[in-house]
Amino acid sequence: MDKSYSSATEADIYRSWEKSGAFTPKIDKSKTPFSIVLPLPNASDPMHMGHALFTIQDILVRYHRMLGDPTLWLPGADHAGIETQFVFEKKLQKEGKSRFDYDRQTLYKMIWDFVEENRILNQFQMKKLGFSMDWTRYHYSLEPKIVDNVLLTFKKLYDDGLIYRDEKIVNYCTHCGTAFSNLEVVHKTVYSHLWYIKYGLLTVATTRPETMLGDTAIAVNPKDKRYKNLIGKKILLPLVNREIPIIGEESIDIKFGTGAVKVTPSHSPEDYDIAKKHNLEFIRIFDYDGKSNLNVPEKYRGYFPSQVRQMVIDDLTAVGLIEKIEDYSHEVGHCYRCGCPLEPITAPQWYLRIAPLAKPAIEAAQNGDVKFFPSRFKKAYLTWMESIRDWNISRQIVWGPRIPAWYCLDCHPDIKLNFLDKNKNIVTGFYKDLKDKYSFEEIKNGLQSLIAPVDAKYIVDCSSKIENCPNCHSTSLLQETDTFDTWFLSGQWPLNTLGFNPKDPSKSSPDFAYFYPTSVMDTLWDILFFWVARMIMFGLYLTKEVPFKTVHLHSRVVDAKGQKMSKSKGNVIDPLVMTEKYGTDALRMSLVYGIAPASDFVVSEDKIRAQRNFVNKIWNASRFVLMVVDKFPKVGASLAGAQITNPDDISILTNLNKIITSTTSDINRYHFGQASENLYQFFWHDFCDIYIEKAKDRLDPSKPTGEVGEEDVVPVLLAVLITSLKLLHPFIPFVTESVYQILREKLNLDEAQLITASWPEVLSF
RNA sequence: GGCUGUUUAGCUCAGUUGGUAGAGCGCAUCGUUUACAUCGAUGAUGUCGGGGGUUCGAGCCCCUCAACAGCCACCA
Repeated sequence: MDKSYSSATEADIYRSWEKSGAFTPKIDKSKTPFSIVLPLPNASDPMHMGHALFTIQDILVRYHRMLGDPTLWLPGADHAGIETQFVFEKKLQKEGKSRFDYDRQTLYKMIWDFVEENRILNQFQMKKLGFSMDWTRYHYSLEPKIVDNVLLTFKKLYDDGLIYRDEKIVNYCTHCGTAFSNLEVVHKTVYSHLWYIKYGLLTVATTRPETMLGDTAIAVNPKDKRYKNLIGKKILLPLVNREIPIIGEESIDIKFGTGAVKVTPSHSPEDYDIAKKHNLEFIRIFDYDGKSNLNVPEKYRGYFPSQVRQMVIDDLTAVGLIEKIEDYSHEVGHCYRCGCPLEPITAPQWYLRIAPLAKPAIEAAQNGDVKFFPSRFKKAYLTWMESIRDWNISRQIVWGPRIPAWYCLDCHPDIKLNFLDKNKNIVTGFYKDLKDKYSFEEIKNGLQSLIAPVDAKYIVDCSSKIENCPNCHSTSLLQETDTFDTWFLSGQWPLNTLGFNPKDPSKSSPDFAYFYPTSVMDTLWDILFFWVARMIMFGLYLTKEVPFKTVHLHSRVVDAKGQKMSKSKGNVIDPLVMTEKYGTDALRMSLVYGIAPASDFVVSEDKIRAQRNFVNKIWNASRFVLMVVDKFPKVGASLAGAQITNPDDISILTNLNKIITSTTSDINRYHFGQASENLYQFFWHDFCDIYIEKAKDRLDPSKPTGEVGEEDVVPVLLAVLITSLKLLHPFIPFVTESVYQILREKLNLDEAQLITASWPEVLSF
């Protein structure tokens, strides 16, 4: 053995595990399985420290495998719709291109190829980190079977009356060109102003003067004595000269501003509700590209909101209608992806009626069918779930499965189309205006997007085999160009990767019957609502069972300043670089050692180095033990026959039993930080510093007072070492397996590999 | 606005049935013809955020204040 541990053998060890079939469980109905579905990494995302924290799952998996449970850890990758398209568009931008230069099929193919390279790399990287995943069961979110199932789920939801289209106010990013769900909105404090604008009979206060071009009413509280007698009257909207009514609305805060609110139904969520209630007119001014292309006086047409704002303020000032301007800060929704302010806008979108799915998901948490660790996340989950609103599942991007709904162009000539003609020029317009000029094929082949009126009829068809409109028999059918929110797909991940059969659940695969519900879902809390909650809802909806019995939320890696690591901040520590430098075991140990559950923690090179030293300590203690074994070849290796009377032996074996008990219970309770810290202390301090140092004297005949105690010492050394290796294996699999193989060869040990060896039980001596 | 965390040695942080304060890194002194300098021995530094309470006893339970962080949220 070399003087210090080298991680160069890691790849060989991993290969031998994989080859031995240790990662692939055998279904044994007499045993209770243990299963974890990996929180699928984004296929476009290179490995970062967050992924390295899958170590937690590997610890659980390796522990259960050693307990003898049929253990499955199912790996996969997610196409990650918006995330990936955003990354790809940035790449396009660098090349001087944009998404508008391609029809959707071409764009899709380009993104596919872009992702594929990294997706393969991710698998290699996860192997580098020692993760004992069952690669024979690997899945990718865009593989046909997974997508088929997702479409069938959509169909079932539709048949159950839970899917609808509606043209509500949505969170729309004009930069990314898509709507988002509420969860994807990032609220930021914006320091702005409150403009007081004279509207004839009264003055309104607003943070968004530019939207006045789309005002269709003024609302006051009917209890407001100042304005009570104005309700029902009309005023002339400045700059636009449109007559709009003054209405009474109880939700208006009398104390805020002037107590009078301009109502812009198409560009403000609150105003939208008011307008629905009072049957007001909806006038959109901003189009999906963010510009004021619609329904505004000619001079304001074609500008972004900030530009329109300045023009409006200037013009109002010129005619003396700005009464005053106050400083004001408020929360404004921003795009979580690109950071731009979102434009509230009315747009037709696909919604999932969520209340019927949320109800059982709430009950499952309340009655303990699904448990949360740490338990405080149960409250967060319930709070969110209890105030959940319908989920906008449609995204106006190409990267992802399209919603399987088909429109008939001949029934709906007012469908708006964007496509590239055969000369690659962008054409935009209503079908009725284009159909004489372009063939259906040309439109279909060059299609970028379509927008169907909210009341358009559609046919839901998962097989994509539909050819004729059932109404008019036209063959000019186009599929919805909206794609699914990624989480709609990944929300069904545990089901679909395990072989759930949505057409006939009783015909689901043996894997599904055996491993579902899975044992633990381990992830970071930042996707508790995005993903964990959705999986619970889908799982219960489709199978009446929770997808996992326990949700374990792990810690978050931050940099030395406590900030989340991100490429843009330039503060990332690349786990694979650390692996190269200090070995995988050192990295893994540093990610769990002494860390409290679900806390933020700093990973630094110092810490990794410290754990590298620990790994080396194990290596060298093993060298010492082997040296002793060589020196006393006649001494039996088994503890079974030895008489334990020496206080040093009794002491170390007592401590060993304690550490067996505590490690087992700590892993069972997800106290990985505690478990690893105790093991570290036991091995380094109790075993190396105390026991081995004393053993040296006991084995040295030249010491005048020393007794030669090899009959006891050798078996104890071996028992403690081998047991420690087993206990440490889930945390630091490579060095432990490496040492074990050397010991096995020398001592003819029964168990072929540590990865499948039995978990230690308390010794009697 | 609602909710949740955090505050312990110079730094980063452990510390769940309440019982004489811990680790890693760093620091100081010494040691080592060896399993390991990726080492060993010894040592220093803490009114466990402030205040109050419960208790024989509180870092740990309760109340309160403060600072910091995060999550959720359609109020102009």
